[in-house]
Amino acid sequence: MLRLSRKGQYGVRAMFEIARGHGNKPVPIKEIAERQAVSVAYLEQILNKLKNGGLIRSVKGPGGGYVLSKKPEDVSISAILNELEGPVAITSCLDPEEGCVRVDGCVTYMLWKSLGEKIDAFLRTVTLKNLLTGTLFKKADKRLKKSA
Amino acid sequence: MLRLSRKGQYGVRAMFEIARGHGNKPVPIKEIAERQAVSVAYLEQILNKLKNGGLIRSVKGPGGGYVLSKKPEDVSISAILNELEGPVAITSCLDPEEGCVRVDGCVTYMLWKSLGEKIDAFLRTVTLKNLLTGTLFKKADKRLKKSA
DNA sequence: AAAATACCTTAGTAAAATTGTCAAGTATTA
DNA sequence: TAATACTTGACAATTTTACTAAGGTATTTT
Ligand code: FES
Ligand code: FES
Repeated sequence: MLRLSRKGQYGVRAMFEIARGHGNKPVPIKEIAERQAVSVAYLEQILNKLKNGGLIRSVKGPGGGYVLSKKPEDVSISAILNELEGPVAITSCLDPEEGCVRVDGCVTYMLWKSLGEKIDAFLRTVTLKNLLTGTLFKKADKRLKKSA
Repeated sequence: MLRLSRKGQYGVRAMFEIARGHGNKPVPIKEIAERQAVSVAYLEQILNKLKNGGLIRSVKGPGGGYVLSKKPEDVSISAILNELEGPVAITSCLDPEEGCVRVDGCVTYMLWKSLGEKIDAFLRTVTLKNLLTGTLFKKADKRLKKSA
């Protein structure tokens, strides 16, 4: 349960590819598509949303492609998914665009609200930099000595 | 994003209703349906799964209904959703029944795995008892003095 | 025994969401 | 001006969701 759509998954992986090229040439969509095994046509939709959200910029013409708007360490997974699929909303009641009439008296409202906040808090701590370096948990990694 | 299906939501709310009657008479499905505004026919499917999962027992005939198999404090939200929709699996790669061939070399595998674990860890800490008493966070509540 | 209560199970289905494809652009550079 | 590369909107296939319907089984009360 609680699946993330492919669009969201592709979006994160595409952002990873663009982050890889950060500081170098723009990354053309064709390259992203090949490396991540996603169709160019579908990626176009996804990158378009991310562009409109201000996370990436595009450079047209030969030698063009996509570039990060910010440094990899300043782009969180939360920001990416937020742009592609809106904010975390476990139930429609928690969705700003839908809402719920009987919030009061609902026994589960706080439950889903809390869960959503936990999820987003986690996703805000993970950035493209973490994906690039493979260090998902900085602190945890430092603390590890021999693990198990 | 990351929506929980209505089935899951109804399941939790139904379990709440059954938990309310814990220690008293069995709770008939009709009563659950009315209190939570869900059709009897749909609830039947849901409660059936929960029964097969061993979370509740059923009593047939007049005066019958559904009863919790365990005490409310021993039934976690995780257990309920697990029965209805399987384990948390942010992506198909994390789903035991599907899996993924290219786990190695995938930059996001650990990300989704970690997120899933965080989510389930939280859902395991919340029980029907918490919903009944309205104390979602025991520790947090105790620490609170005046809050903000 | 018969009637009433209440759970049990499977099948089917309409609507919505997902996951794309396709086509016809626009902008930039070599 | 030819080639590269992004832009946009429409649309179609598939899958999932969220149910409804119908008939059956088990238990108790009268
Ligand atoms: S029904 Fe909307 S908050 Fe629970
Ligand atoms: S593609 Fe399966 S783990 Fe990333």
